[in-house]
Amino acid sequence: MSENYTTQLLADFFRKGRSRQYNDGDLVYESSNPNPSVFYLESGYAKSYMITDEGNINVMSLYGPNYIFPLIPTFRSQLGRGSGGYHARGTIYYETISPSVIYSRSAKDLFTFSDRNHDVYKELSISLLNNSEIYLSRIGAMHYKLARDKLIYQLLLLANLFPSQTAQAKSPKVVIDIPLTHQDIGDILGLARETISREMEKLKKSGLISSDDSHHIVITDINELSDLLTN
Amino acid sequence: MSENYTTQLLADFFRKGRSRQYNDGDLVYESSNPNPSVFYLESGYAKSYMITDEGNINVMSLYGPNYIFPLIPTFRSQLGRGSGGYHARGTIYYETISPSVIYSRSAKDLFTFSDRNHDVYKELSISLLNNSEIYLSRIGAMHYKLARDKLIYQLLLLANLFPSQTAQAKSPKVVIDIPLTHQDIGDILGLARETISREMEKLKKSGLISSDDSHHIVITDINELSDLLTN
DNA sequence: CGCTATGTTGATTACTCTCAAAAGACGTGG
DNA sequence: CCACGTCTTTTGAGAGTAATCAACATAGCG
Repeated sequence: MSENYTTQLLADFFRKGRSRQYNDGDLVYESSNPNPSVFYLESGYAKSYMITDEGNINVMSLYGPNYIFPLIPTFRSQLGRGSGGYHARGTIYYETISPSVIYSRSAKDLFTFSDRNHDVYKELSISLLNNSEIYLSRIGAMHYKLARDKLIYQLLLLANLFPSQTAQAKSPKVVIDIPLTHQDIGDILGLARETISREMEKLKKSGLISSDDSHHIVITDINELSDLLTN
Repeated sequence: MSENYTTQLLADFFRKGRSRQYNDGDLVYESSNPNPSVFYLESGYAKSYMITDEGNINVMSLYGPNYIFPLIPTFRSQLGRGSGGYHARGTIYYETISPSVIYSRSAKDLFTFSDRNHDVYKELSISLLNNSEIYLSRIGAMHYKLARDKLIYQLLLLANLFPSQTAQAKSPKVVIDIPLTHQDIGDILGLARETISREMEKLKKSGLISSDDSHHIVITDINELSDLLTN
């Protein structure tokens, strides 16, 4: 875990583009924008979400340092029409959830760049592959019946994707670096905010998780937490 | 919808490989196999699934004609280590759900082939992209609270992905070609078999769906069904 | 120093799961 | 052609869990 994407060419490409500093909660992009752009998250965290017809928020993906977004619409516009699997209605919003530095380029520039260098294409595929794996992971949460298990599964996933850099290797203690509210976690798992609050409280009382001074979720022993799922 | 993947080179590559006829319910491959292979579904339908620690079945993906599987492990082995997002424990099984004709090649042959021809690489990316969109679609089901809405959402997805070829264009009536049992649908959505049975019965009584003579789900009016979700 | 976002807690409601039993569909072999 | 076993679907009743509604506490921010 915490391996970097091997996407150096892409990073260099984006760093030649426009950079902007964002605050927590800023809107970076929305899919209804007529000028398709691509973004590179230099530092910080972001989320993408849709608003459902009932007014609920459906968090689709999370992004951390070195992530590129949006990937699927960008690929789709370059590679042509697809299988029709993507049943999206409405706008997708991309929003920071911490102070962030983000580079942006036009989608067109990215295509021109990757046409000139096939290795860029490979790096884009790696990003897409990572994206796919994250989606597939999230589907796993669906198959747990109890809110408790869905939450534990999600915490393990977050510990895998966004561990704090300060953690020592092989330590069973993991600090989750991405700052998520109970509302966010509920919007990821399709559970109510109050349910997240209650289940987190139970996990805290069991000593499985805690909070550090800056509101990060701390997993006391990742193996112990993982064992809860397998039993 | 029902557009073909633009993956002609891959189709030709696989058709030079070994072909086999499978019956309904045959195991095609399992991820614990030490000789990584790749499969091309010439005709028929298949599913991939894991068995959870509680003994539940977690259906991960569905495959129809012209689909290639497994994609993520294949890409991963070619592109290198990833982001750690894929939280898979245990074996993934690939199993037919109808009589099928499937071509197979070794993963190694596929890599050699795609190294010689960069357009193959592009076709693989298209397949991976389609895969991603299907996963993303499935995450959408998670955010509906009621079993009824999850089921309707899934039916709309299936109608989009696997419509019967005999349907006329622009007709609101859609026949879902992939043969799924109530158990399968439950395993996709994380719902109990009995729940699927009950909710399907209600939809039938409302006249929204029916069955044809060969056990295919028939959506009477796809717009009407879709409207049920948006209200 | 208020305002808004976030987190906590309790009571009630409503839904799905589970368990159970049985009927229907289908293919196989006698 | 019928008997049989297996798989699938149907239906009912009871138990348990999460959603909702509501009220309040707390924190962060301008």
